[in-house]
Amino acid sequence: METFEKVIDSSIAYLVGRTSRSIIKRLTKKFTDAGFDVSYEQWSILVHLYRKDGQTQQELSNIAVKDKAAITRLLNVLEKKNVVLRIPDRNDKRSKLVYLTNKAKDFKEDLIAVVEELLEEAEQEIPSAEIAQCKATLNKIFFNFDRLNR
Amino acid sequence: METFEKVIDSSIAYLVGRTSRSIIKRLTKKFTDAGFDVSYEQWSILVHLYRKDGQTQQELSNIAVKDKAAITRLLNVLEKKNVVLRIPDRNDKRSKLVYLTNKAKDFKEDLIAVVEELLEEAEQEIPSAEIAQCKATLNKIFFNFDRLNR
DNA sequence: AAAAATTAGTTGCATCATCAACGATTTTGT
DNA sequence: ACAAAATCGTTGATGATGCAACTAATTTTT
Repeated sequence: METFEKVIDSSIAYLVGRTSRSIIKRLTKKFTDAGFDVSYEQWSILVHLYRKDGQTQQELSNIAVKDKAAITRLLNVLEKKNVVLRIPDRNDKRSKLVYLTNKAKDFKEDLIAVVEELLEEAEQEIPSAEIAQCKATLNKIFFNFDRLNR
Repeated sequence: METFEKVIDSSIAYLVGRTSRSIIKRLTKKFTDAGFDVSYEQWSILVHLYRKDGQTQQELSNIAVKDKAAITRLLNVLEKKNVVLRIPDRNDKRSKLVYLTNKAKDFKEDLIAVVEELLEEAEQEIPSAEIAQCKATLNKIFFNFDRLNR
């Protein structure tokens, strides 16, 4: 295979990157069209809170695979929008627990519906076994780097 | 499957996103360690110029799947570093043709070597047929969104 | 129990992304 | 041929990222 094909077009890094950007672009558009003032990044925090309310910022940082500084700033935005609140942890004064507001809970179902729609769009015309295989491989790649990225 | 598993952990969007971030993080580190003052984003432009020198910014925008404003700014940086130059197109005064400098050509091989190393790291312990399958699926997903993102 | 190391969150700095608006040029439609 | 539409690149506004340095609090060592 010619060098550039190897490093670009058919490189796993290139394909993962551009697929990721196209997903973000599409989700951004879907949220906007549906009238939600929520960015992809904000969603990536919210979803973890929908699953489990009252996590620390550190926990959110780990699970969302983002820098804790990024979490601080995303939460500033979400707090300003009255979507979350930060409550100091009584047991560990260094920590803050992040909770969803009622406002956030109100649009939970609708937000999730949009994301489910997105996933259907992603998987159009692709057999579900193939999607499952792809997910498994992506996981392996992630853990290959996760190991090296320490 | 429980809702949150569907929309998070095992969602193709989540997996693609976090794999993409881990790749960028790793490549950034490898470039730094190897002593290159080149970011992942700058590389994502450079590689297309290595393949074909003298493209317009619009062409770079399409092929790199980035906004043209982003291209303008990345090129500003690369130009300041004496890695590329912009030459007005004589046939179309709206366009500029982007060329690599000798400096850029000098470290071409070494830069590519680092990326090839990264690709090997990504594919560790994964049969090449599996990687090939994953790439094919990612392409399908990308084109599903590419069609919708217009 | 005191000193040292670690942890949680914030902030400054530098980089990058998208969108929309704009000026200059080129292409298209009539 | 000329007005209208499209295209190319730049800029301003706004939002997000990672790293490193810092403060305050907690845990570990000795």
